[in-house]
Amino acid sequence: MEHTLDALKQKLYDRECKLTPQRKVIMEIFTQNPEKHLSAEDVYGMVKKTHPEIGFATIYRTLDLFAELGILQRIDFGDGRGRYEFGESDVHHHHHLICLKCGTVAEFDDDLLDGLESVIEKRNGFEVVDHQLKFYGYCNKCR
Amino acid sequence: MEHTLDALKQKLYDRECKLTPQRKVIMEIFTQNPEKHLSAEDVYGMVKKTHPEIGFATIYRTLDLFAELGILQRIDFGDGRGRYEFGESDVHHHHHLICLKCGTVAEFDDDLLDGLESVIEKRNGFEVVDHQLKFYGYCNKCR
DNA sequence: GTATCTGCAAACTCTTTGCAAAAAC
DNA sequence: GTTTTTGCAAAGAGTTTGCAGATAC
Repeated sequence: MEHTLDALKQKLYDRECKLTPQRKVIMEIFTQNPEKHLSAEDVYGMVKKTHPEIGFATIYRTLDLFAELGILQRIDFGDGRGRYEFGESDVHHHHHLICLKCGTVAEFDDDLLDGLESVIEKRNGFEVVDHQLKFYGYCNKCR
Repeated sequence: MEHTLDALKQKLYDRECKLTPQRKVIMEIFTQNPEKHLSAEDVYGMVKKTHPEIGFATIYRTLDLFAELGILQRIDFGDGRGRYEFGESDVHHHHHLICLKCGTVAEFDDDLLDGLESVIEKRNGFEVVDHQLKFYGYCNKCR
């Protein structure tokens, strides 16, 4: 499951959706910033440099669509705005280290929770589809 | 660290804050619903039964204050509204099982992550203060 | 008595929606 | 050509803020 324009095109085609320049540009933003967790406003600001006529509504609709297509994943850091990154939820899990002072978000890889999911299914009768793990604290610079 | 009116009174006193009827009522709401994850609107609805004159602003300000006092903990389930529960973040951790269909939130206890925190401190130079773990999926009734 | 707190309404932020014009296929 | 998509502006949800009057201590 690669994050390329071709993959996007295919997924759009499967859904009878169209590949518009706006969608292309937004896709490029994410391929060029694979490590970041971009809010709608972040994307808007970046897109506007090359496509000043683009509207906020398009950003929101596109992020929403990409999330449904499984290309992006919506994350919520509790700061009141949604953020998006490439969605590889079923491939490997990375979690987030959120600095309470400067707000930067680092990543942390771990497979530890995969075992936990089956425990939960048995113990609680809850079928786990996804999980999110966030650590709050102070990063290298701020501690 | 008990969740009693006396504890509240003491914490308010330490901060030179006053114990008003509104704050008392909101505290009672949480002691009477220790298992729930209440939004501002939830609290507003419950408070209004006995104190119809209370305003939304007071709810928000009180929840905010209680969170600062360490009495409540704000949680974000990604549904666009903040939720609150008693904060026992440094005592024991419970995590949340969020049903994608009916929206109910169940709890799940585990200490597994405590070991992980020290790994993160060493590996990433990140000082962990708190963590939140959420599992998304389908509950008993909805699966 | 004085500083804090409340209730109200207005403002603010993030996000969604309705609609006519524009563009992809 | 037809259906989807866009841009705009207006509406919507949740939350915050300013202020004058009320209240805890």
